[in-house]
Amino acid sequence: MTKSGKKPATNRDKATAKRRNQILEAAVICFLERGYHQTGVRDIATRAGVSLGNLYNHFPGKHDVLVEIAMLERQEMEPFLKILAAQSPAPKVLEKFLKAYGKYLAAPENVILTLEITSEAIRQPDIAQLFLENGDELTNALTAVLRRGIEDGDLRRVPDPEQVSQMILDVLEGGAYRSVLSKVPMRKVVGSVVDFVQASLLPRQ
Amino acid sequence: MTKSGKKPATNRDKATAKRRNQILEAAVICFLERGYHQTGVRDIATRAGVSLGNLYNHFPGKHDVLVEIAMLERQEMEPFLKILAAQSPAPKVLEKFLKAYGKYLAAPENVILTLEITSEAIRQPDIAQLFLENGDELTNALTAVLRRGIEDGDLRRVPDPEQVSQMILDVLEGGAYRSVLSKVPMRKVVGSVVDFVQASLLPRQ
DNA sequence: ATAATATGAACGATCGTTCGTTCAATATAG
DNA sequence: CTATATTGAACGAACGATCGTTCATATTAT
Repeated sequence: MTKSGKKPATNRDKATAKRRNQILEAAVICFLERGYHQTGVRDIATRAGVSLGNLYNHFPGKHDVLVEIAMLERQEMEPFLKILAAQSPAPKVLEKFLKAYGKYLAAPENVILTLEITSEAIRQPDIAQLFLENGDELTNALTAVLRRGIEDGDLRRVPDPEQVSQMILDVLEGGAYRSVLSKVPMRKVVGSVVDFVQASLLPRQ
Repeated sequence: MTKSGKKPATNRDKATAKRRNQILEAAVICFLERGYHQTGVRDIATRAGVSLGNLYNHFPGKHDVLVEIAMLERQEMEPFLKILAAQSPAPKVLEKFLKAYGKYLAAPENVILTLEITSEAIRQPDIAQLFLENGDELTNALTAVLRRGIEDGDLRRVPDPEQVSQMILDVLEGGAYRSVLSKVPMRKVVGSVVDFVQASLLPRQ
């Protein structure tokens, strides 16, 4: 039940929903290719196979398209939340997560879209809030894993597990960005991150 | 001798150089306040106290202003290169660097300007090159410190010191960005980074 | 006198948005 | 079931604003 109760779900509604998705997908492609500010509303409409005027029947404005995309980004995190929810030993979970999220970030479009949202977040409070909420979801799940690992004696007792979670994400995402610009393969980055993080967190024998 | 040999350095030349700097400084402020694409050339000219047309006597176009700013960013790294060049024990140098660079990144304008350049770098090759060159300077100096520390037995023998350097910078810069958006003080971030990095790099006793 | 610097009007392009209109799908009345 | 009313999707021209850049012209230092 994703829709609220009273929904006849007529044919027209389905077509409308489809159009909305077409527009959103087109916007993602445009923002990736040219960036948010360089992309015109006409570009989005053309790519979506929709008239300029009609786009405004589906979205109040260009800004709202970006907001919706930022919201959709959140759903992409679900697989990783699932990984982090597993009850295997914390170090195992951690390594699995790093590799999975690293693989996701190996696709440049995921990195670039995030960066686009990131840089809009600085001056647009509503996007900043979405951005922080999205990040918190991952951070909290990761923090929970760290705390559990510490309790079980599988991980070093770090002073501030939440900060550590943030740093782990930063190091992965930062590496992903560099692998887009330079020619360092993401595979190599992930390997280094795993080593670096494990060295920092595994208890000293 | 930053200028090429034959320079009478007349009054007019000094005034011209001054105007150029005024324009650059105004541009920095504008880019910080509104972002590169949101900033109009008129905004820059007005802020600099210069006519619109005259700005084009000093710079070929808007893009070149950003390029020049990106080049100036490089100079800002000099103090940190100096710290990294010290011959004290590597762990000491590393900690001093982390705190100094962290302090620099505690100023939001440094973070935001870097992010602005970062996100332009994705689609503008000349800026990407500058960006990578700037980063490499810091990375190489940091890598040298790590290698020395490993040789001296002061640091763990990491598989890839260059990757580690990148990660250290990523974790600091990532934390700086978050401290701009949310209300985590940079002081706290730096503390966590120092602990995290040291735990990863100091040899196990 | 010459060449550099400064000015702001003007240019064409493009921006995000609004508008009036058409038209097919849906809801309602008979 | 048929006829009518209502809705909202779809369109593209048009709007005013602003964009980066150029230009003719005036001023100024050398």
